[in-house]
Amino acid sequence: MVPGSATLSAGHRQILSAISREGPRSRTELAGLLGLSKASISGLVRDLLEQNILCEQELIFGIGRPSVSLAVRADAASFIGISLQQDPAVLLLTDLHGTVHARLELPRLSDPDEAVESLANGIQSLKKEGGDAADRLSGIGIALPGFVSRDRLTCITSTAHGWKNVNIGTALAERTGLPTWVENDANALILGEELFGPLRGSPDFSMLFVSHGIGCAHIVNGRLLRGNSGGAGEISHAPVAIDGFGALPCRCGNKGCLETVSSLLAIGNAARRAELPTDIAELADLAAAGQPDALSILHQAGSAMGIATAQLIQMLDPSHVVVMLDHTLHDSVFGHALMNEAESHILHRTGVKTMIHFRDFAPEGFAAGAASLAARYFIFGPEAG
Amino acid sequence: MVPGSATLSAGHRQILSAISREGPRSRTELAGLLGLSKASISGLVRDLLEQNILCEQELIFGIGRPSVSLAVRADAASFIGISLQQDPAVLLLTDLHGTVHARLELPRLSDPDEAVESLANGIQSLKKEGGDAADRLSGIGIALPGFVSRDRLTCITSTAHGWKNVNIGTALAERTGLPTWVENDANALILGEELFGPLRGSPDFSMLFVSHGIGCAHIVNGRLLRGNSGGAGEISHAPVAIDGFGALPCRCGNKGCLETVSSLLAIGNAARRAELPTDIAELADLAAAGQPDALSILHQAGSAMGIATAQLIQMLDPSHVVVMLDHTLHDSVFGHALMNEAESHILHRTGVKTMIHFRDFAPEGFAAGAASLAARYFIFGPEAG
DNA sequence: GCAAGATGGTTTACCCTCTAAAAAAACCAG
DNA sequence: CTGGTTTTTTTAGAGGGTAAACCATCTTGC
Repeated sequence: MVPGSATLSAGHRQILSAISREGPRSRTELAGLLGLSKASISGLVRDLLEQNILCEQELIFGIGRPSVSLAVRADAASFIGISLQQDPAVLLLTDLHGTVHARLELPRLSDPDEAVESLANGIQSLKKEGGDAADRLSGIGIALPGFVSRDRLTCITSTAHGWKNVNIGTALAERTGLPTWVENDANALILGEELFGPLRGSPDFSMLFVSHGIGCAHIVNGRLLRGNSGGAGEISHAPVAIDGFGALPCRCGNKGCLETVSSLLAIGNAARRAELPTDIAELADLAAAGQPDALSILHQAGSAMGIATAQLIQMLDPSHVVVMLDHTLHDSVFGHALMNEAESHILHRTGVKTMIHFRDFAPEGFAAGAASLAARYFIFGPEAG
Repeated sequence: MVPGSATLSAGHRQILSAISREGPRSRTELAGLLGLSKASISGLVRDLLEQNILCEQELIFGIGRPSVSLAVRADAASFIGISLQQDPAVLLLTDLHGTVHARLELPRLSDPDEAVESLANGIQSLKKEGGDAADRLSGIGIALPGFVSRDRLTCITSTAHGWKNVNIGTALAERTGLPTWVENDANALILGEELFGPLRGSPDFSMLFVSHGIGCAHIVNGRLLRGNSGGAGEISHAPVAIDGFGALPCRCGNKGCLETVSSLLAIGNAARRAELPTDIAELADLAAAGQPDALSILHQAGSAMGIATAQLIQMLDPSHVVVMLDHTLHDSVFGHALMNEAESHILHRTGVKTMIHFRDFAPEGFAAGAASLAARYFIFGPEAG
């Protein structure tokens, strides 16, 4: 059997995904976990070992014969992840564990043809830089702000790029010869977290990020929540301007939307109106030093995020909400207001509590998530979520 | 093979659920639909015909040999559905198509033992009344307001009943000898809709109802959204008191929750404060006649529902939202305010629109949903979602 | 009316996957 | 070393699936 042409059966994929979720397991453990017989596991594992997808790791000594723990080989496949979430674009080369082996930044181009050309060249550089790690390059993922078609090839709309119905997936696949998946930035982020991040395997959690705009995505029943038309997760236009906030008009035509208060763009605009620096770190410093306008702007922004988070928690009951924020905002009035407002608007039940975590905002997260799209296909096959 | 002891394989259930979803189909259509060979379908269908679960319905004439459409036999099984959503409790006897064959009302008792006894006796009466339709009684479903354990047997908390950790499922199952499932009222309602209602098979929709309290549930990716701790769908405490509304204190400790404005209880309270009749029909009549306070109360209640609906639509992107309302409210200021407010807070995209439907509020819906819990088990087997 | 063509359903032979049970392997304890 | 224990492999067989040929039953065109 040719190593690259992995024709994996459903049984193989069950094992692969179980180990990739739960970490290294022995054959017998897998049998119990998957409800298959030891005989089946044995045969399936043999195939996966032959194909260099799994490896026998260490012996675990107990009472009888020691069990050998089986792990997914990191070098079984590698992937390219591209984030077009911000300018510059970030390209990563990752392995099957999600580890990054090479990194590249490129200017984010608006013209689709030029963008494809630039990305394809970037991928070539990554392959060189990655060396051995790029051996079994198996796919490309692209994360971008905007809506993506159901087949995950075409960007339907992206205001950031000015794109409408740009089939960048097929274009890049043809240019590079590698299967390519396109995904909304927030969706890519949470899918990466679900496959490789600390919350890997959690069936119900949400992620939010505060950037130029505000993004959000949900894992529900263990799967990405897309909604009827792929628009699930949109939280930017949640009505949050409650009593005491001035409701600003939004580009969507309404007033009091979340993104008119809490996005970095909105915060910058408010700072400019108050004749304060628009840089978020400087603003956070001023707030920490007690500057009243800075405090007010960030408090308002954080509170609005808190209300939206509370709405989210009430409606979806996730186990965790991860909020990706510029690190200067974590331990600031923004972060505290977010936490307080969220806490106070959640109906508490005994023994049940959604954890809200802050995490640093970094463009790498989107690129890693994009890479995980291709990894997901490698692991789960055509029926990947 | 004993007809009652249906030991159905995954293949059998695939066929059963496909027909139950999509309506009557021929063998060849099923083969295409399920991706199985005609040979497999033929064998599986034979078993189901022998067990009197399917029947050959009509010949459909085309160019070649006519196809025989296969339908699920309504009398293949029957189910009891119990709604404890309101007082009185409603009990229904339904068949496998969701058709009601007998109906009974009972006082809703607070004492768990008495409630089980009363329900068990009620089920006996239903069986007599149902006659032939009760022949293959296969299970019981119970819908109640409150939280239900993960195994769907125990009511964890229900303020309406004053219950805490009442294992009514096991109790009724032991008393009647029939498998029993317990479910939150809103969840039962939407599961019934998903299996038997007009939106049957839709993978992404939500239902809301306005009763004494406000309930909500979501179908997402074709499955019920339960959340991490079974609390998904809670919308009663969504923060909706935006500028211009007075934010009333809520029993949950916050202010401005949806249920402080839009529930029938809240509407009644507001009416009493305004020295108006608390009956919802009378209030709607007064509003229709132009009484200012009645107009204001219902407008505010409807607007708040509209905002909550908009939050829901933005976050989940459902294809439909069904709002169950007292019929006097549909074409009233309440209904219009709901629609307007929802419309105005949704970010519109071209070609994409969530349909909002009103439907009559009736306790039968909850009982039918409860019955569908047992039907779901019959059709989908132990892995029923 | 009757062959030709088209389509639906069934039968047959076979393959693949999974299972149960026995056997083999690998370790610990005395 | 021997017996006990647990993991893994081997082996024989059952179950569920398929492809392909076959049969059944209609419409259509002459």
